[in-house]
Amino acid sequence: MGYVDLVIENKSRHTDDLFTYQTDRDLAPGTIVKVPFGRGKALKTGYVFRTGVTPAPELAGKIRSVAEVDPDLSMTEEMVETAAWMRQRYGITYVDAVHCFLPPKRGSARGKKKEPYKDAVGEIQEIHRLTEEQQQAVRRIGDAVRKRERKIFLLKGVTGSGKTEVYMQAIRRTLEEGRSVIILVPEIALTDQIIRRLIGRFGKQEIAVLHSRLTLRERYDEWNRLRSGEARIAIGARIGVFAPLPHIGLIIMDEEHESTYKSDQTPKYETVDVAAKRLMAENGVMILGSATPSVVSYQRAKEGIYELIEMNRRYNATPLPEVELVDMREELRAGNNGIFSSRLYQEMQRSLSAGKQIILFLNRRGYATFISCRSCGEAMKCPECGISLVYHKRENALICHYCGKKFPVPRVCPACGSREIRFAGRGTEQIEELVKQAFPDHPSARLDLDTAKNTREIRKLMTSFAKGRTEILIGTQLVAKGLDFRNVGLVGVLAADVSLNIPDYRSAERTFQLVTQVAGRAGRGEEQGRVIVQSYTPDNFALRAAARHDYEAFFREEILIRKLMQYPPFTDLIQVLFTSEEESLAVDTAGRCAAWLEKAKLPNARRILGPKPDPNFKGQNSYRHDILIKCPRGNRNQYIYYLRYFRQKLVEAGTACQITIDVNPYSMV
DNA sequence: AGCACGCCGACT
DNA sequence: GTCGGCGTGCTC
Repeated sequence: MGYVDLVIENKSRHTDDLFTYQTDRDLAPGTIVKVPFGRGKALKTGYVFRTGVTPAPELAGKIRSVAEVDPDLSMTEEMVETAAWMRQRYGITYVDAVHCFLPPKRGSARGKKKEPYKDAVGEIQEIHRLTEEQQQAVRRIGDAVRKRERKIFLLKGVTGSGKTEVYMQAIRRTLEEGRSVIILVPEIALTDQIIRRLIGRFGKQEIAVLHSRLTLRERYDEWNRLRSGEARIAIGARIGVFAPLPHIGLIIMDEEHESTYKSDQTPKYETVDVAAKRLMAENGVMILGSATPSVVSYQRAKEGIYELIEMNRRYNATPLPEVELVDMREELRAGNNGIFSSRLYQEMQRSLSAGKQIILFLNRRGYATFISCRSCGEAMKCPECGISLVYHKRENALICHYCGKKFPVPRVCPACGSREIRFAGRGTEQIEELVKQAFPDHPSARLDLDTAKNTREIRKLMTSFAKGRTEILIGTQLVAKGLDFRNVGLVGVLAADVSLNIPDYRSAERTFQLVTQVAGRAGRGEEQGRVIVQSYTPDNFALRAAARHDYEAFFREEILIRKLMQYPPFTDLIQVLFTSEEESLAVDTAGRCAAWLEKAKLPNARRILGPKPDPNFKGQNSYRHDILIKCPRGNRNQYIYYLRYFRQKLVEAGTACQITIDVNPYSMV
C-alpha cells in the first residue's frame, strides 16, 4: 500500500495544490485516475504527480483512496515534470499546465475517423550532394544526438542555404537512435512543403500533425498515434511542443524568430523554453533555425548558451539580391506623392518586359488605413478597441482590424457634421487597383487575409503565381514567408516605415527580419534578383543593414540600444495584468502590487512602470490595468515567486480582481 | 469550482 | 416549528 500526490481537475485557484491519496496499485507519475474529492459525490479526475509519498502527519485520518485508473489515457513522467515547471515559471495553475499535454477533450473520440494528410502525396526529393556547410552542420548535430548531449544549436543560414535538408538528415539520425522528433513551424498553413518532404522521406505512418485548426477528432487521433509510439515525428505550430512523445531526441524550431512562438493566451508560455525544459529531462538536442535570428537568441549564442552554426552560402550559388533603398522624401520633393517611386516604376517595367515576375509587399490590408475629418481632425476609431478603422472598398465598410467589427462608411463627420472626410494611408486593396491601372496588360493578384481566408485559397493564389498566370503579386506578410518561386526578378517593399513605426522595442528587429525575408523571395532561380525598399527614413540602421544583407551590423547596433534601454535580452519584461469589473479595484490592486514589490527589496525593483490601462484589452464589462517590470536577467524566477505570493494573498482574501502574469509579452505598446 | 453547512426570515 | 435564502469555508 502506498501514497501518491495528485493534481485535481478543478478550475479554481484555491485547489491549485497537490493532494495525497492512498492506493494499493503501482501507479506511475503521469497516470490519470478518478478520486473522491470534497463533499461532492461525483468522482473527480486526478493526475498523479508524485509516487512513493510519505503523507504529512497532519493529514492523518483525512486521506482517501484512488477509486479508478484510466486505462486509455496517461502522461509520461517527463510531461508532469514539465507541467510542474511551467506552473512555477509562468505563474499558472497545475491544471492549466496539464491541459497543454492532453488531447483537447475527453469524449472527443466520437465522430468519424479521419487522417489529416490521408491523400497527401510524399514528395521524393532527389538528394543532391550536400554542400560543405550542410555536411558540417549535419555532422555536429548528429554527433550531439548520438552522444546524448544537451545542446541547443542556433542554425543561422541565409535564405536558400538549405536548412530544411539539414533538418531532414538530423531527423534521420535521431530516429536511428530510437528516439523521437518534434518539428515546430510558425504557421502550419504555409508548411505544406515540409510536410510533403517528411512524408516522402519517412512515410506517412511516422508523422503526426498537431495544430489548433484540426477538428477535435483529428487532434485526438493524432495525439494517440504519438502517445502509442505509432508515429515518432510530430510536426505542428507552437502547441506541437507539447506532443506526447516519449524519448524525445530532437526538437526543431524553424524560423525561430517568429512571434507566433509566443503564446498570447493563458498559459502564456515561450515555446523555446518549454522545448528546452523537455529536452533537459531527455538529454535531447534542439535546432533553432533562421536566416535572421532573434536578437535574444543571437546574444545567447554569443554567450555560449547556444552553439552557433552558420551557413552563409546559397544552395544554388546565386548571389543574394541587390537591395536598393529609395528615399521617399525626395520623391515627394520631386512632386511624386504616389505609392511608386520613379525607381520602382522603372524597374517594374523593365522586369515585366524581361518576362520576370514581381512581388510587391505592403504590411497593411484594406483600401485606406486612416479615415479622418478634414475640418475637425476627428479620426474614425473602433468604439470598443480604440484602434483606427480601415476602409475596405469591396466590402464598402470601415473595419476594425482588431475585433473585426464592421461599420458603415460615414457621409458626414460624426463629431462636427462636416462633409470633408479624408481617406488617407494606402493599403493592399488600393495598391492592387493602382497596379491594375498602371499595368493593365499584366495580370496581377492580391494575397492577404481578405483575398485568402483559408489554406486552400492561399494555395490557389500561390499556384497561379507559380505557373506564371499572375505576373504581379501584391501582398502582406503572407508573401514574405517561405514562398519559393524561381521567376521572381523584382521585389518591392512599398513602405518599410509601417513596421518601423510600431511603438514596440522590437520594431527595428521586426523590420530587419521582414525586409530580409521579403528580399529573399527575389532571385531564387539562376539569375540574381533585385529588391527596392521605399522609406521615409532610409537612413535607419535596420534598413541599411538589411539592404547590405548584414545581420552582424544590425545586431551590433540593436544590442547597444537594448542594453542602454534595459530591454531583453538584458532584462525580462514582466507584464502583470489586473482585471476587474470595478475599474478602481483594478487600479488600486495594481498600485498596491507595484508598491509592495518595491518594498520587498527585490533587485532593481525601481524599474516598475505603471499602473496604466492596458491598451490591448477589450472587455465588455470589465477593466484591465497593468504594471510592467523590467526585471534584470537572472531574477525572473524570484519576481514570479513574489507575484504568485501576492496573488495567493488576494485569492485568500477573496478580492474580485484577477491577476495574470505575462513574461516578455507578444505585443507591447 | 462545487458542494454542504449554517444562521436568518416567512410559510403550511 | 421547518422550508429554503445564499454567505462562508473546505477539499488529501
